Amino acid sequence: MQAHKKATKTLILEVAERLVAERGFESVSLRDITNSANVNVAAVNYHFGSKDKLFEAVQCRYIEPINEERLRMLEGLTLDGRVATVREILEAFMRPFLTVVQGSEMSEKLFFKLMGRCLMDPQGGLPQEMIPGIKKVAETFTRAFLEAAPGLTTECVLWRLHFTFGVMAQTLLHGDLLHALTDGACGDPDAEDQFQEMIDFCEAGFLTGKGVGK
Amino acid sequence: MQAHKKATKTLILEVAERLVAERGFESVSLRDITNSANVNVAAVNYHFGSKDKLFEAVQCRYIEPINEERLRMLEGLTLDGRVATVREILEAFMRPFLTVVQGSEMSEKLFFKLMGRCLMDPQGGLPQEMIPGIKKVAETFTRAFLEAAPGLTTECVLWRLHFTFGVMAQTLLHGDLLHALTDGACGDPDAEDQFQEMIDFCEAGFLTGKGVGK
DNA sequence: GATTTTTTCAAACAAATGATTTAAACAATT
DNA sequence: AATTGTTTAAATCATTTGTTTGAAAAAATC
Repeated sequence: MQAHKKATKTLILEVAERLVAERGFESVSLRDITNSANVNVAAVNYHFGSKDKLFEAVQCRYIEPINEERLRMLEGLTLDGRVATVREILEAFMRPFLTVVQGSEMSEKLFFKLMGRCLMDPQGGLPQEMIPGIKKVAETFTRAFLEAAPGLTTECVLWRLHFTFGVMAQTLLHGDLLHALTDGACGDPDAEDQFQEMIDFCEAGFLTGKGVGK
Repeated sequence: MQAHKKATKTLILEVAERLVAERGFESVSLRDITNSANVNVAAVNYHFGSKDKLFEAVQCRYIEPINEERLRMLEGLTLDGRVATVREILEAFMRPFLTVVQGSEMSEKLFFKLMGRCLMDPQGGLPQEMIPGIKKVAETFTRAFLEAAPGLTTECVLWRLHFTFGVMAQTLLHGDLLHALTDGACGDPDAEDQFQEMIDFCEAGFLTGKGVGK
């Protein structure tokens, strides 16, 4: 492996990420990837074992660090037994997408699209490898929300977490749509602004009705 | 066309709807459909012209009536020059899914999944035929929201409509997930309850911050 | 009842798919 | 330099894909 030529394995992975972000898992073939990467078809099976395993790698590469960062942020909020606010928990749930994209070599737009695909299109069910992490996140955040909004039932929190998930997936996947559809009338806000808008929206949704004081 | 045997064309359409709802557009092949419908492969091209045209028909069949019903409901709210509330507009935006499914022969769960796919996976971009209707809905509802919440900027309304869209798509597509994931702990609420929860959530999101009085 | 039109069907088409094989090229180690 | 292990490459495999063909069957029309 020299400096001027990327290792074939990571080259394949990166091209696969880009194509999946642009077209979705089901629409990308092995040849799409290998042609675009100037690499032999057999290389995928050599380095990853199969197409499915390659796609599992694509799904895990960023989602797992994001889930870890989510738990880390949430833990930081409740260090000294303090009870986190709904807004802080939402922040811990969403910001890791921003944190992790900055550590990657992908453009924000492509990265978000890829993440949206992973959340909405999980190729043939989630990879087994990811399931424990996801369960951990779901449980931990549900508990945190219950403490932050003690007026809410578990069922209600689950539904609102579900809705929050929808807001997030839609924004990741189609965040560029508003700019395009409105011919630019709806500006091209940076990711940080988008996240604040999302958090505003979801926080209000979480704190409404059902005897929740504020 | 007899009573006991459905016309081949509508049979194909219905089977396609079911399979697409279950697996998504990209994962359904012509043979999946024709085998499941006990119909010859050539029948699809004979009746619909091509696979893409069949999928366009699947997308249009319910989405167009839903969009019409949306506009009808919204019009009903502002008949005598009255200004509709945010909640009423959200109701007009979402309820048509319930209205239209009841006029169809599909089960609610399958219908909602299919609608979710149409909203999130639009097969190769939206069918040209649908675009004017969609633009009309987007414009009309944006204007209505602006009147209902005069403190909000157009850009802000667009973002929140965008988020609402995400909540809706997620709930349509994965509304059964909570029941399954929580081993039934999170009950199996009827569609009406789910819609009320969605509307609660999105109404709060719409009415927050930015100088909106209530 | 004969004739036309519409619909069905089996068969085949070319193209694309994921996977595998076998040999060559390359790198690392001795 | 010879040997080892690793990586690449072209060719081929068996399936599956959407589509087309041409003849038989069914239905509609005269």
